[in-house]
Amino acid sequence: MLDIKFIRENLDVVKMAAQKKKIVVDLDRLVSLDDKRRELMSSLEKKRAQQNKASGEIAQAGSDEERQAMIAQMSELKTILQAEEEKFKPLMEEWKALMLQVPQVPDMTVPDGDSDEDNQEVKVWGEQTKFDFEPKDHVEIMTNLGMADFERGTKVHGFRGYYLTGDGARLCWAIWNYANTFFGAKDFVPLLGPSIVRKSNLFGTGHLPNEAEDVYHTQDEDYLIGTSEISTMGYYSDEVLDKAQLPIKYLAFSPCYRREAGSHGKDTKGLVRVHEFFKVEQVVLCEASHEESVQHHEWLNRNTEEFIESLGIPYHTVLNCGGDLGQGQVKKYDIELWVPLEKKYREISSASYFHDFQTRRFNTRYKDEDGKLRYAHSLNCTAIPTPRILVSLIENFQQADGSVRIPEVLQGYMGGRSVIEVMKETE
RNA sequence: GGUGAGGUGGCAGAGUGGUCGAAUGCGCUGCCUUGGAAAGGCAGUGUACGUUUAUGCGUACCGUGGGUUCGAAUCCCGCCCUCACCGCCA
Repeated sequence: MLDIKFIRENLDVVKMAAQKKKIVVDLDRLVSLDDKRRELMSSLEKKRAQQNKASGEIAQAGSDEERQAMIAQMSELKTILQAEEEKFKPLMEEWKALMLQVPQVPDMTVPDGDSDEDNQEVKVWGEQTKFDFEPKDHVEIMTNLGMADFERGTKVHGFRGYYLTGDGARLCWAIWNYANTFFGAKDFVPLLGPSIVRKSNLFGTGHLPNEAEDVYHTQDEDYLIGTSEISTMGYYSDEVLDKAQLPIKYLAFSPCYRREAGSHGKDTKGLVRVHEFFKVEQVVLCEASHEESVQHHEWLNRNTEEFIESLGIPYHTVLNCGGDLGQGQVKKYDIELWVPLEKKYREISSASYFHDFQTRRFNTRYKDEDGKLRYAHSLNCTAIPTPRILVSLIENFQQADGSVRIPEVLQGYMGGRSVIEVMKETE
């Protein structure tokens, strides 16, 4: 959500923003609606003022006749008022719907482009893994090692269903525990929140109204979160914080549900794209300053880079182009890990900042030194998604004999083992 | 799921049709008092939008959305939530 005043005063900027993000929204229509809104509102307010004034006079009227005369007069005004209110209602509905479509203005440094193909590589880390044997993909490796069961996953869940079994499950626990330690050392407060939430929270983060297709909801019209960003951002909705509390840094963990409605043909195999997964997420609320946002944004992204580096997986970082930005995002980095079998980098993390786009919708404010209320700034960045991370981890660390090397930092969480190999499971 | 009670300003808590944006107490801010503090005294203390800027003025907001009325915190209806007890349950 942008401030309507800002939109009016910077119409060209907002139009360019929409263009850059490939978002279609009729901003001229919005402004002309807003003209009408202002006009009608002022007219309504004048009439209400008149009504309020008369209301006091009626109460103190001397005689009954006087009173009746005034009531008759006000009755007329009421009819006019009601007619105007009837006009006002649909106008406001359209106005609000349009306001929800207006995109946040992207940062100057965001490159032009239509899709993720136009994202700009800003960093490369590690060597693209070379094998002196014929490498396998993660589906085959995991199945061979008893780490995953996709057939039964499909049997029980359906399309994109999976089980993690034995060492596959252990490896997930190891990653979660390691992430908890790693990010825990960076001054985050751990947060476990609801993954079933009210609809309003998805409007708050900007997932609604434009991504409705990709969201699950229940028969009670509650919604399943696609990221813990949603419930974490909802935490302080309609609240006023003390400036001294900022910045607030949460390390949230939750299951995530995505319908993947627009991607039926894509990534149909394995753990790349699933309906249900788990994610550790970094979320920050800071004061309303562009510089603070930028600083935290770089920091968040760097945290995840460091985490990936500690695992030893080759990656690159891209700066997302305009067309690959979400409606509310000012700027975004994606971290993509090397997937040897596909010979390309695959997204694993996304770091974005929003300025006050989300906090306006959530009505999350803080009191400044001068006593003024301001909307906080919000940011978020993936810490680690499971099981998607396993795709790269397993394919990069596979060995000629079909076993998988366990990154050193995870070994302590895997009973001190350094390799996953075929072994008899007792369960 | 059932029954009952209730949702008012930072908090507590009055207010059942007009002079109520809302008593009172607490808290908070400023001033007086003091060597300094406490106590005491005085004054002030919500948010958003519009208008005007030296102040100011107008509108809206008493969980939420409708309705009745010249006029609603107050009456009527729907919804949400909280609390208590019962039932069920990881």
